[in-house]
Amino acid sequence: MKSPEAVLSQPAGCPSDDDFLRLDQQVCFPLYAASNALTRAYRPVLAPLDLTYPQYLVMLVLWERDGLSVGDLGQRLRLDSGTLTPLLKRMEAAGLLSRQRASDDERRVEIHLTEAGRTLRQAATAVPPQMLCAMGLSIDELKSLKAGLESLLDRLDAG
Amino acid sequence: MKSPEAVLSQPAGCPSDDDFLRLDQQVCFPLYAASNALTRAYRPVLAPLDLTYPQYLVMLVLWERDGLSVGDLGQRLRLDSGTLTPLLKRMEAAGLLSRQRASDDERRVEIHLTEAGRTLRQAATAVPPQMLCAMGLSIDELKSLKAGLESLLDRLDAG
DNA sequence: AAAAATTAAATTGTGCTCAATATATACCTA
DNA sequence: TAGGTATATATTGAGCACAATTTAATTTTT
Repeated sequence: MKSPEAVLSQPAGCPSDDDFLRLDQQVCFPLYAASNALTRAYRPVLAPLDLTYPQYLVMLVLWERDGLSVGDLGQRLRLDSGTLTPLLKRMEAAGLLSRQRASDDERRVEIHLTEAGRTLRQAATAVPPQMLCAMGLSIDELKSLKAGLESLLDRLDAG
Repeated sequence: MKSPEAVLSQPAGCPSDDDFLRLDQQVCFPLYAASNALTRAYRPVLAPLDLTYPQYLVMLVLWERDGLSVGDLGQRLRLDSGTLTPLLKRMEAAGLLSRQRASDDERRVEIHLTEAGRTLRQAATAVPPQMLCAMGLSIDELKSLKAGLESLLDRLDAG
């Protein structure tokens, strides 16, 4: 019986289990390596903003809609409170946002941008063009990659 | 001038900078989120082997060729010694491999599988089929995704 | 051969990710 | 309304990723 992954490069062969374990047959490894490489590539681009990549993602969400709770952010970014709580505390210490318990439900913590946080948006408009340049993919490649990743993400989350 | 990323979903529009900063316009976010989701999905599958995903990647490389140095592994997996040294120490403590200075060049540390490390390979053959099932993508989707990611990885590393 | 430059790992410090657990508030039901 | 359940966030502990630095061995230069 064939492994779908092995079939990728040996459509006519009859791969053994050995093939499934080869690094260059993996789909997951380039995903892992590309994600690491992407975070590395963002670092110098985000350095002028004093943001890490996860922090930048939080800002993207808050620039779209301010006042979300920790849970709302986690749902959007697929991160849990164990990740977000300390991350948001660092961003609060950096003066980008405030964390305060919601008055109508004391369990929730609402995140609001500070003036500095809102202002940072202007500088951030320089980020996507720089990253697109660093990635150097065509529009078609980007579209296809984005679609494939979103499809994968959906199914992994479902399982 | 248009941002390629914005064009992805607004081919006929004239997107402003605002569009580039929308989370759902990003190619990088689904990559980041999918990578996190993938590591999560590997966790229960690798639990019987007592391996984390990065440790599993090290084993994949060593099963292909034993006796590589820390630097060789780093080049293959695109990880530096700051990541690999403690990771390999944990794997050594778990009895999967040995770390010893090369006799011909005392700067190098060579990694050799133990008998237990070699034996684990048999159990690992169950992993790729399980993950393919969890990912639930078609062969075409996998091929396209793999190609796109490797292309991206190449260009990010080049820059 | 001695000094300088290069290379390979290890170390240090910061931040991220997550499972498991704890804590506190809100809701619900008897 | 008292007790139980569910929900939201925080905490804890383990492991990963990486920049910057350190240490030690090799190679190159003078």
